[in-house]
Amino acid sequence: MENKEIARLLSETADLMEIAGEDSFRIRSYRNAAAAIESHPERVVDIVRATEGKITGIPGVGKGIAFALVEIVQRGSFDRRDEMLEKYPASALELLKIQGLGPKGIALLYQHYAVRNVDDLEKICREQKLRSLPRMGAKLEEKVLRSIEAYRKSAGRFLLSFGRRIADELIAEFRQIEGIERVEAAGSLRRGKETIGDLDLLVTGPGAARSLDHIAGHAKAHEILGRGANKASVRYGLEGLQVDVRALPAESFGAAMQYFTGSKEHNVVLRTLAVKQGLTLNEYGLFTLEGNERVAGDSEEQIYQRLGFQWIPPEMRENSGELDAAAEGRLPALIQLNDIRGDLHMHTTETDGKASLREMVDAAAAMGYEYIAITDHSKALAMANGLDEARVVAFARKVRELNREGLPLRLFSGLECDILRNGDMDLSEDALAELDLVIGSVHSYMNLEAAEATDRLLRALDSPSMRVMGHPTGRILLQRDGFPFDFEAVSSKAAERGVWLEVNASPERLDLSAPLLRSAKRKGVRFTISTDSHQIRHLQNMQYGITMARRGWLQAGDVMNTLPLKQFEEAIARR
DNA sequence: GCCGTTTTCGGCCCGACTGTTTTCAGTCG
Repeated sequence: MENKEIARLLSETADLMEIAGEDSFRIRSYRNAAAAIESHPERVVDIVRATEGKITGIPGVGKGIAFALVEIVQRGSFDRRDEMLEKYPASALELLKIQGLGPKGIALLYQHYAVRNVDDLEKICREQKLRSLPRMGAKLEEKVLRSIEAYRKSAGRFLLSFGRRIADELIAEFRQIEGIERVEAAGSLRRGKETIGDLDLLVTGPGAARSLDHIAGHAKAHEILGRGANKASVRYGLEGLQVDVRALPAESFGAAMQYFTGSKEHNVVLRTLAVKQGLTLNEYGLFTLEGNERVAGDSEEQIYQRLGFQWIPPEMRENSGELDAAAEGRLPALIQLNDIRGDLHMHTTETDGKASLREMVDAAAAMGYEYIAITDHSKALAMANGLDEARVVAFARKVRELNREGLPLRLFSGLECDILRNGDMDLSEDALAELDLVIGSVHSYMNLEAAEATDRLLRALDSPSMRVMGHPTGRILLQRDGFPFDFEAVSSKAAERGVWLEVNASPERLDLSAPLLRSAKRKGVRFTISTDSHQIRHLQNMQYGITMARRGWLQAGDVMNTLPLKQFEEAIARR
């Protein structure tokens, strides 16, 4: 059993204990231990089997949890978990994902109406029975029904970063197999969609069929959905991501990549255009309609070229104008990861980050960046210990000193300043003026009516200090949509005021989306791509921001943190 | 349940908001 699975047993038990109304500090201990185990480099199973007692060396693991771990290793569960599962069904865990309901509400619903899962909950709400319970009313019923809808919509989808991780893991394994020449991910992962439904892996080479055996017999393949001569399909890992592996002859690799990368809409149009030219396109190649002669298929480039197009980057293949552009030879040269010279949004232990300022600086320097901005939270985010005016002024002074003393890169003093409900900045303009770079972000009152939210953002754009609007729509992928506002109006004013819109590269946000990026770009908006890192490894998320920018057709020239240091300094000094 | 120690017991993050209530519990971030 891997650490991740053990962590999951512990944290699910914590969830059930919460529903059971147990001591919150005890519950937190289980959660802490789960988090520590998940990120622990050594396998817990090995530690337990080797020398007992050493397991308490993991921070957060004391006597009690060590005992549970021994039980887990021996029999796959532990006493307290079994006890909890006698009280509440495992299906109650999904109810915690419904917004507006917490552990107390779930316990109440279980006692009164035997609500065990989301279907039961929906029924109770539709029958207007929820409102009969203490402290629950009609508004909550509506909220819960909306939330159930959102939950169902996102069910079965996964974050791009998750898909990438699984793909990398499997591709590395396949490369070890004798006789496999090429293995690549296609589908929505290759297009860089912010969430994916399944994972398509294409394999060629004389031993390609062995990849099918490998995936079908994989320890993490919990269910075989299909297994033929050329394709195997499994449910993979605890999360149940569907993985399709296709073994192909080398000569159709290009055609298969094209076909399975999609999007469906892009391919439909492409095939229609092929037919008009007397050709037919399928996953094996491009053929003449008369005589069925194969004219392309080894590579995607061949296929697009033969049909009269430039090769189209996968991120653009959404049938949203890319085919016309490619036919006319005017595809933009999309931004690439190595165009980025700095990261402009990150947090430290000063607020809710996990690494110190110096650790962030060193990690960013190791990535080859020329500059970064540290942008901790402002005081409205009290739970994050946000900075007040005095701390901001002190921070700006400290950064000036550090730069004078010498750093491996240029450090900018920044702030992710909350935009308050009325559109005011959380801190005084005097304090903000001390900083090099102020990001304005919304973290509260996300449920305003569109008109009020629009006014709020328009007003924020009047701030003389705000230079970047952070994660503009506030969306959290698979959890909540962005808050509603008039994006046209806000992006127009951002362009006019010289405020840059952030492409937040955090895999849970990826905010802005491609359509909004394209719309804003047309208005003349400039952008930044930043990771919003809360720990060092988050700095690696820049790639996802780049992917989103590419999906939004952005070029290096649209993105301010591609500028060399000197020009970037001039840009932030200018208004 | 863990941790640290002022070493065996007390502290562990908590403020704001919502919908419900009629003074506040539950949820969220």
